[in-house]
Amino acid sequence: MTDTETLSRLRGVISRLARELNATATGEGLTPTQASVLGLIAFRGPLGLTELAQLEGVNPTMLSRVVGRLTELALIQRDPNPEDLRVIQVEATEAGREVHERVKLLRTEAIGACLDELPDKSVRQIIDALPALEELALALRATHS
Amino acid sequence: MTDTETLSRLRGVISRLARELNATATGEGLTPTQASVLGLIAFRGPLGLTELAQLEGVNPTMLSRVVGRLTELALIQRDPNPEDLRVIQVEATEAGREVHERVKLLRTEAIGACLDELPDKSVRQIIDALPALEELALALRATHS
DNA sequence: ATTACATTGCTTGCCGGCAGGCAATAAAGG
DNA sequence: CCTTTATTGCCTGCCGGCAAGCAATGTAAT
Repeated sequence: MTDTETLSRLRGVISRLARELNATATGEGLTPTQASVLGLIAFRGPLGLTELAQLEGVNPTMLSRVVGRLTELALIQRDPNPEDLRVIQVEATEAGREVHERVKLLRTEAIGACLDELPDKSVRQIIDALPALEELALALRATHS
Repeated sequence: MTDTETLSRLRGVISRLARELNATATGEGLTPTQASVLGLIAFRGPLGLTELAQLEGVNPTMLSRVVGRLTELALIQRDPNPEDLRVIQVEATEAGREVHERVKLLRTEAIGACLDELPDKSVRQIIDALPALEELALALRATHS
């Protein structure tokens, strides 16, 4: 068991990082979740909305709206799944992939610049912890849902 | 320079973690930032609002409101600084420290339980990276402000 | 087979809460 | 004066969530 003080610091730093990162513009007029969902779709290929909501950890209602908006912008396309016409397969369009690349560059620029100013050891520690942090996100998602 | 793909994963996991963590209740009817600001005040002792806003990375306007709310609840107290009557020194009250302890327990419970289910190595990596993540948050705050 | 009912996946309207931000004000300092 | 510090009013945007609805699917009874 990890002690409460450490856990509290972990919570705090995650909140602050998220605040800082959300404050940076996405370009293309996308909101943070829109950019993030577009990224997931571009990266993981065709997906049903339910799976998508699970992966990204967003409310299904919200996801439906985000997907609607991204479709309006022609960044993704919704195709019915022939095997079950209730489910909607979403997939990034060519324009969507291009926008995603640009957004990714923009959104990683600031954080990349800051990382470069940290000592090498710190950078390495963060990179090393990345998979573990992803496991943690999955575990959190799994429990409280 | 770290590659874009890795930076993107870092961004993503931070967003998802923040979403999950923000979704867990604070108890006491506090919003996430209220709880977080109370924590900072309880931990760092008497502070002026400007320093506080810098440390926490919150908008000064927002901070003023949060402090107002916490004062209404008698969790902190505002004292004028005798050396400069413009600045307000905020400090946690006894009740504030108690509430903070309870909130801290509540808010670390979920994350602690999840950490316990991860392999020891992952937990260690996350703990080790904690100071580095805090440096990163500071660096981000410093640049884009 | 046809009808009836229940379930699942997605959408939409509506509302509420949290947070950022601009502008105006007041008070204190230099 | 001009700047700094805090507060307040007002507006905006993002996100969550309930509830209702629709279409497709599954299941069971007659």
